[in-house]
Amino acid sequence: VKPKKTKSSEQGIFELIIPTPDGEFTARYSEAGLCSLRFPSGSKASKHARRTREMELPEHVRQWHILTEAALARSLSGRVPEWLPPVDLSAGSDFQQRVWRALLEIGWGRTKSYGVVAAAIGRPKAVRAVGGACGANPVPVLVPCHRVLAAKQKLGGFSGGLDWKRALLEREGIRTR
DNA sequence: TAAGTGCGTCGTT
DNA sequence: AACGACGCACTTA
Repeated sequence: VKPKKTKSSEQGIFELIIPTPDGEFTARYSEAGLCSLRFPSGSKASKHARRTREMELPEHVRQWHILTEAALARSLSGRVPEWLPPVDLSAGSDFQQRVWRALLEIGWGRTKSYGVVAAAIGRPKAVRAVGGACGANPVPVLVPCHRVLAAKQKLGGFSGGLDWKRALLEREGIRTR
Protein backbone atom coordinates (compact mmCIF):
# COMPACT_ATOMS: atom_id res chain seq x y z
CA VAL A 1 0.00 0.00 0.00
CA LYS A 2 3.05 2.17 -0.33
CA PRO A 3 3.74 1.71 -4.03
CA LYS A 4 7.29 2.42 -5.07
CA LYS A 5 7.13 4.87 -7.88
CA THR A 6 8.75 3.82 -11.10
CA LYS A 7 8.42 5.16 -14.56
CA SER A 8 9.33 3.39 -17.74
CA SER A 9 10.97 5.12 -20.65
CA GLU A 10 7.60 5.14 -22.40
CA GLN A 11 5.70 8.35 -22.03
CA GLY A 12 2.44 8.14 -20.16
CA ILE A 13 3.13 4.62 -18.97
CA PHE A 14 3.63 4.04 -15.30
CA GLU A 15 5.27 0.92 -14.02
CA LEU A 16 4.96 -0.16 -10.42
CA ILE A 17 6.03 -3.13 -8.38
CA ILE A 18 3.67 -5.23 -6.33
CA PRO A 19 5.33 -7.33 -3.66
CA THR A 20 3.45 -10.54 -2.84
CA PRO A 21 4.21 -13.77 -1.02
CA ASP A 22 4.79 -15.23 -4.49
CA GLY A 23 7.29 -12.61 -5.52
CA GLU A 24 7.27 -9.21 -7.13
CA PHE A 25 4.70 -8.64 -9.82
CA THR A 26 5.02 -5.66 -12.12
CA ALA A 27 2.03 -3.60 -13.14
CA ARG A 28 1.94 -1.13 -15.98
CA TYR A 29 -0.67 1.56 -16.51
CA SER A 30 -1.61 3.44 -19.64
CA GLU A 31 -3.94 6.42 -19.77
CA ALA A 32 -6.82 3.95 -19.94
CA GLY A 33 -5.93 1.63 -17.10
CA LEU A 34 -3.96 -1.46 -16.22
CA CYS A 35 -2.37 -2.58 -19.47
CA SER A 36 0.09 -5.19 -18.25
CA LEU A 37 0.79 -7.41 -15.30
CA ARG A 38 3.93 -9.49 -15.23
CA PHE A 39 4.70 -12.49 -13.10
CA PRO A 40 7.70 -12.25 -10.77
CA SER A 41 10.77 -12.37 -12.97
CA GLY A 42 13.04 -15.35 -12.67
CA SER A 43 15.31 -14.67 -9.74
CA LYS A 44 13.74 -12.29 -7.27
CA ALA A 45 15.06 -8.78 -6.80
CA SER A 46 14.07 -6.04 -9.22
CA LYS A 47 16.30 -5.83 -12.23
CA HIS A 48 18.97 -3.28 -12.77
CA ALA A 49 17.62 -2.53 -16.20
CA ARG A 50 14.60 -0.76 -14.83
CA ARG A 51 14.93 2.95 -14.64
CA THR A 52 13.74 4.10 -11.30
CA ARG A 53 13.14 7.79 -11.42
CA GLU A 54 11.10 9.40 -8.73
CA MET A 55 8.20 11.39 -10.02
CA GLU A 56 4.72 12.39 -9.20
CA LEU A 57 2.22 9.61 -9.66
CA PRO A 58 -1.16 10.80 -10.97
CA GLU A 59 -3.90 10.34 -8.46
CA HIS A 60 -6.04 8.17 -10.73
CA VAL A 61 -3.15 5.83 -11.36
CA ARG A 62 -2.56 5.63 -7.65
CA GLN A 63 -6.18 4.60 -7.18
CA TRP A 64 -6.00 2.04 -9.98
CA HIS A 65 -2.91 0.57 -8.42
CA ILE A 66 -4.60 0.20 -5.07
CA LEU A 67 -7.34 -1.78 -6.82
CA THR A 68 -4.77 -3.89 -8.63
CA GLU A 69 -2.89 -4.68 -5.44
CA ALA A 70 -6.07 -5.71 -3.66
CA ALA A 71 -7.33 -7.80 -6.57
CA LEU A 72 -3.99 -9.54 -6.95
CA ALA A 73 -3.66 -10.18 -3.23
CA ARG A 74 -7.10 -11.72 -3.11
CA SER A 75 -6.50 -13.79 -6.23
CA LEU A 76 -3.23 -15.17 -4.97
CA SER A 77 -4.75 -16.06 -1.63
CA GLY A 78 -7.65 -17.96 -3.10
CA ARG A 79 -10.31 -15.35 -2.61
CA VAL A 80 -12.59 -13.68 -5.11
CA PRO A 81 -11.32 -10.23 -6.15
CA GLU A 82 -14.04 -7.75 -5.34
CA TRP A 83 -13.03 -5.06 -7.80
CA LEU A 84 -10.69 -4.80 -10.71
CA PRO A 85 -9.01 -1.64 -11.90
CA PRO A 86 -9.99 -0.50 -15.39
CA VAL A 87 -8.16 -2.83 -17.73
CA ASP A 88 -6.73 -1.50 -20.99
CA LEU A 89 -6.65 -4.27 -23.58
CA SER A 90 -6.52 -1.95 -26.58
CA ALA A 91 -3.04 -3.07 -27.54
CA GLY A 92 -4.36 -6.38 -28.82
CA SER A 93 -5.83 -7.25 -32.19
CA ASP A 94 -9.62 -7.40 -32.55
CA PHE A 95 -9.48 -11.14 -32.23
CA GLN A 96 -7.31 -11.03 -29.14
CA GLN A 97 -9.49 -8.43 -27.50
CA ARG A 98 -12.57 -10.55 -28.09
CA VAL A 99 -10.84 -13.51 -26.47
CA TRP A 100 -9.58 -11.50 -23.50
CA ARG A 101 -12.99 -9.99 -22.86
CA ALA A 102 -14.49 -13.46 -22.97
CA LEU A 103 -12.00 -14.55 -20.34
CA LEU A 104 -13.22 -11.80 -18.02
CA GLU A 105 -16.61 -13.47 -18.09
CA ILE A 106 -15.38 -16.77 -16.74
CA GLY A 107 -16.33 -16.62 -13.09
CA TRP A 108 -14.02 -17.34 -10.21
CA GLY A 109 -13.68 -21.07 -9.65
CA ARG A 110 -15.10 -21.84 -13.10
CA THR A 111 -13.39 -22.99 -16.26
CA LYS A 112 -14.03 -23.10 -19.99
CA SER A 113 -12.26 -25.07 -22.67
CA TYR A 114 -10.43 -23.37 -25.52
CA GLY A 115 -13.16 -24.71 -27.76
CA VAL A 116 -15.94 -23.22 -25.70
CA VAL A 117 -14.21 -19.85 -25.65
CA ALA A 118 -13.78 -20.04 -29.41
CA ALA A 119 -17.48 -20.70 -29.82
CA ALA A 120 -18.30 -17.93 -27.35
CA ILE A 121 -16.62 -15.32 -29.51
CA GLY A 122 -18.24 -16.61 -32.66
CA ARG A 123 -15.20 -18.41 -34.11
CA PRO A 124 -15.92 -22.05 -33.27
CA LYS A 125 -13.11 -23.28 -35.46
CA ALA A 126 -10.44 -20.89 -34.26
CA VAL A 127 -9.70 -23.07 -31.26
CA ARG A 128 -5.98 -23.07 -31.64
CA ALA A 129 -5.90 -19.37 -32.30
CA VAL A 130 -7.71 -18.86 -29.01
CA GLY A 131 -4.82 -20.63 -27.34
CA GLY A 132 -2.49 -18.18 -29.00
CA ALA A 133 -4.52 -15.23 -27.78
CA CYS A 134 -4.56 -16.60 -24.26
CA GLY A 135 -0.80 -16.87 -24.43
CA ALA A 136 -0.65 -13.21 -25.39
CA ASN A 137 -2.86 -12.08 -22.52
CA PRO A 138 -1.12 -8.98 -21.13
CA VAL A 139 -2.86 -9.13 -17.77
CA PRO A 140 -2.64 -12.70 -16.48
CA VAL A 141 -4.30 -13.64 -13.21
CA LEU A 142 -6.77 -10.74 -13.27
CA VAL A 143 -7.78 -11.53 -16.84
CA PRO A 144 -8.09 -15.22 -15.98
CA CYS A 145 -6.51 -17.06 -18.86
CA HIS A 146 -5.58 -19.76 -16.35
CA ARG A 147 -9.26 -20.76 -16.27
CA VAL A 148 -9.09 -21.94 -19.85
CA LEU A 149 -8.40 -25.65 -20.04
CA ALA A 150 -8.03 -28.07 -22.90
CA ALA A 151 -10.82 -30.48 -23.73
CA LYS A 152 -11.67 -33.18 -21.22
CA GLN A 153 -10.58 -30.89 -18.36
CA LYS A 154 -6.98 -31.41 -19.26
CA LEU A 155 -4.53 -28.75 -18.12
CA GLY A 156 -3.38 -27.39 -21.46
CA GLY A 157 -0.52 -24.92 -21.58
CA PHE A 158 0.44 -21.66 -19.96
CA SER A 159 2.92 -19.08 -21.15
CA GLY A 160 3.75 -18.08 -17.61
CA GLY A 161 4.76 -21.65 -16.82
CA LEU A 162 2.49 -24.57 -15.98
CA ASP A 163 3.40 -24.34 -12.30
CA TRP A 164 1.67 -21.00 -12.16
CA LYS A 165 -1.40 -22.33 -13.93
CA ARG A 166 -1.62 -25.26 -11.55
CA ALA A 167 -1.19 -23.00 -8.53
CA LEU A 168 -3.80 -20.49 -9.64
CA LEU A 169 -6.32 -23.22 -10.40
CA GLU A 170 -5.71 -25.00 -7.14
CA ARG A 171 -6.24 -21.80 -5.19
CA GLU A 172 -9.66 -21.55 -6.78
CA GLY A 173 -10.44 -25.13 -5.94
CA ILE A 174 -10.37 -26.20 -9.57
CA ARG A 175 -9.26 -29.71 -10.38
CA THR A 176 -7.91 -30.94 -13.69
CA ARG A 177 -7.20 -34.33 -15.20
C1' DT B 1 -7.40 -46.77 -20.39
C1' DA B 2 -3.38 -44.09 -21.49
C1' DA B 3 -0.33 -42.35 -24.67
C1' DG B 4 1.09 -41.28 -29.30
C1' DT B 5 0.14 -39.90 -34.43
C1' DG B 6 -2.07 -37.36 -38.16
C1' DC B 7 -4.73 -33.77 -39.78
C1' DG B 8 -8.07 -29.89 -39.89
C1' DT B 9 -8.18 -24.97 -38.67
C1' DC B 10 -7.00 -20.12 -38.27
C1' DG B 11 -4.84 -15.86 -36.20
C1' DT B 12 -0.08 -14.22 -35.90
C1' DT B 13 4.52 -13.41 -37.37
C1' DA C 1 4.87 -20.21 -45.39
C1' DA C 2 5.48 -21.91 -40.71
C1' DC C 3 4.06 -22.23 -36.05
C1' DG C 4 1.12 -22.90 -31.87
C1' DA C 5 -1.48 -22.67 -24.28
C1' DC C 6 -6.39 -27.12 -29.56
C1' DG C 7 -9.66 -30.95 -30.77
C1' DC C 8 -10.83 -35.19 -32.61
C1' DA C 9 -10.47 -39.62 -34.81
C1' DC C 10 -7.75 -43.56 -34.72
C1' DT C 11 -3.90 -46.73 -33.56
C1' DT C 12 -1.10 -49.27 -30.00
C1' DA C 13 0.13 -51.26 -25.94
